[in-house]
Amino acid sequence: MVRQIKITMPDEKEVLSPAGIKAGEALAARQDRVASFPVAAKVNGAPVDLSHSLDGDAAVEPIDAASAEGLSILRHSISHVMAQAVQETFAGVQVAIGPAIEDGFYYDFEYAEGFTPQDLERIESRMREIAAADCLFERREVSREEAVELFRSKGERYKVELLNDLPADVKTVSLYTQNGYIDLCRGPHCPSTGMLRAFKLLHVAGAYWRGDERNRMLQRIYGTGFATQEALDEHLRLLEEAKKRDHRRLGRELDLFQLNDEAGPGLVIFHPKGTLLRTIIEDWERKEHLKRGYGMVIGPQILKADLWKRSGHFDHYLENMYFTEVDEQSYGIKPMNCLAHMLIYKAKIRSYRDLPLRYFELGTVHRHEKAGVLHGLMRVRQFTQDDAHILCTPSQLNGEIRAIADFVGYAMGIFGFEYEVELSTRPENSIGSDQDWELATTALEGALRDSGMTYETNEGDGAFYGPKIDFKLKDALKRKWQCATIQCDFTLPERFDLHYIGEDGGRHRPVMLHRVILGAIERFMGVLIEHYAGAFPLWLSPVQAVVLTVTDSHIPYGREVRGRLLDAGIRAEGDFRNEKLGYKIREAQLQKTPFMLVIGDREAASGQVSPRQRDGKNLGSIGVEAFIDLVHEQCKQFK
RNA sequence: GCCGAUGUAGCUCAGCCGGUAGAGCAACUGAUUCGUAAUCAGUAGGUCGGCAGUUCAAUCCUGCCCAUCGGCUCCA
Repeated sequence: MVRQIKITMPDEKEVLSPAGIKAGEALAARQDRVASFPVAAKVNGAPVDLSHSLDGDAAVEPIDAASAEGLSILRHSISHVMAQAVQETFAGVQVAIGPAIEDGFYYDFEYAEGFTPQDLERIESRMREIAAADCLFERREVSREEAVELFRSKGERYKVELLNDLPADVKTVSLYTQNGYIDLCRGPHCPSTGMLRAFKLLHVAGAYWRGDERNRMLQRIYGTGFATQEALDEHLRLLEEAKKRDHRRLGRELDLFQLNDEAGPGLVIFHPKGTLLRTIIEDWERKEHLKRGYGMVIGPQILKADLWKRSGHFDHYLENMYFTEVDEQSYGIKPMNCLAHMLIYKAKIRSYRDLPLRYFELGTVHRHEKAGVLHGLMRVRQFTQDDAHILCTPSQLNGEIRAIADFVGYAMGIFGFEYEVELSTRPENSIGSDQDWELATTALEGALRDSGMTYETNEGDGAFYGPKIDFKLKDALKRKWQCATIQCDFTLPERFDLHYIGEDGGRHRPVMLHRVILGAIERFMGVLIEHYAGAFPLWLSPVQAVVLTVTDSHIPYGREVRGRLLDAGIRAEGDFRNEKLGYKIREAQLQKTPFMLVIGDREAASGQVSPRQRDGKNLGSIGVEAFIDLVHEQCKQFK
């Protein structure tokens, strides 16, 4: 008589089954409750193959292919099939690792020749054959010695290295075999290759073995996969959509900025409209900082090299800095704004009553970023930070950090971004004592806790002078960007011997916070362009309204209207060309201008305008003053 | 910096096997004077990323360099 076990189904109902039943069979017994397309199962919360045998009482639930977990399993299975296809198609390829990632998967290979886009097609068609053959993914557990022997015999030294680096207490590992192809893998996998219906290889790239640039560079193939062809098509459509929002493309189409070979890589040239957009953001920032008790300051672009030696930049930031010589003196072009701010603090004796002191600078910095990392406005070599340094007593630290976090929240709300928070701790190459790092890290953590924020911790990811809180904003396409950051620093006040006279009449060391809200204005603009797809909200839009004449006879009135708008502080243009109205509207629409003001016989006679909104909505004929009020009203909260 | 790909008119892109280049849009000129996403006609526009090399001849083949794109590493 077979032993019976109790299985708890997803709907909480319990059923009795013979021991040894497979998870997939148990779920199939209750078809009505089973997801349409399970790729794996969870047994007591742990993901397992559908072929996993149940030996004791267990709670079982399906993992649907379309769920986040299911997709990840599906993609991982696809990556195995890709590895097989690659090794069958090309001789002399060794496999490294091939995980599922956020939007797909990759597999790293050692292949001296490298893969071409044509190779991807060959690989993909072989993958389709393997998928069509509907081969089982079979799990087998072996001792790690046995696994090492297996992969050594196949010449797979990356797999051998991975096995050798497993913790000592790991005695057995699992292998998955499909279609005769064996790979080291924790699993789970979907039951068979027939489930891999919708996938596509996207591109090849180099990637360092284990992400370390001292290691050999491998060939990485990226791909993606979905439960259905429709979902894959939708994903590919979104990729196309993202391309249309690319800030580099929109920057050109909307005439905002250029990056020019002749000027140099990573150097942005702002055109009038881009400059206007930037100025609007900067004006908003100045106002918000003044409201919050910051003092505006401006430091020099170059400072003597000796000062950079004192700050530690010379020893820890040299490869990112530019230097120049003036009158036989070496000067460093500033990569950060803190130095001048230190000197401002030192300009007189400070009392505890003066603190906190908050110095704000829209500071332009130069950093020698590696050539391969430059990217539009997002990664440049000269950029302007909305930078501030706050000098305060240790007891003020918590309140200051929380106030900055509030500021960040306010700013993100204004621009409509969600964000995540990360705490980064001491890196390897750093300055300062253990005690200071401990204090600084505790201060950041404490403030995060006190403001009730949820955050993740990145060990070893801090700046060389202190730990930091990073705010990663999420744009309309759910991509994450690092903008705001708060860094806590005990070291620079020490190195510059800053002090204040305390209540006790003695000298004390202040603490410093480095922080940015939008980060680099250039990057923030790039994110904004993509977030809004170039259709900026009215208050940000470089051109808020364009006056469109129907025929030449309306030009005099058109000029008058434009003049009145300019007088009222509205950023207005006129399109008085000899073109048909439809043509001008199309052009204004492509420029994403918020309001198009149509001027024809009716408007000229009545002294009105007919605004058409960017969304196509027509507001009818209204007086010019009424339109001015409308614009002012819509921008009011940002003034 | 590393791996791979790409670079033709302002933009998007053609250009076969080596015989010095073409389209659409934009620009300019003219006609047209028009009511909510493209009026018609004409004109002009190119060191084929740069420098070498091979060749009778190079946009095309080779090498080096520059820049860009996709990644890796790094980062605001």
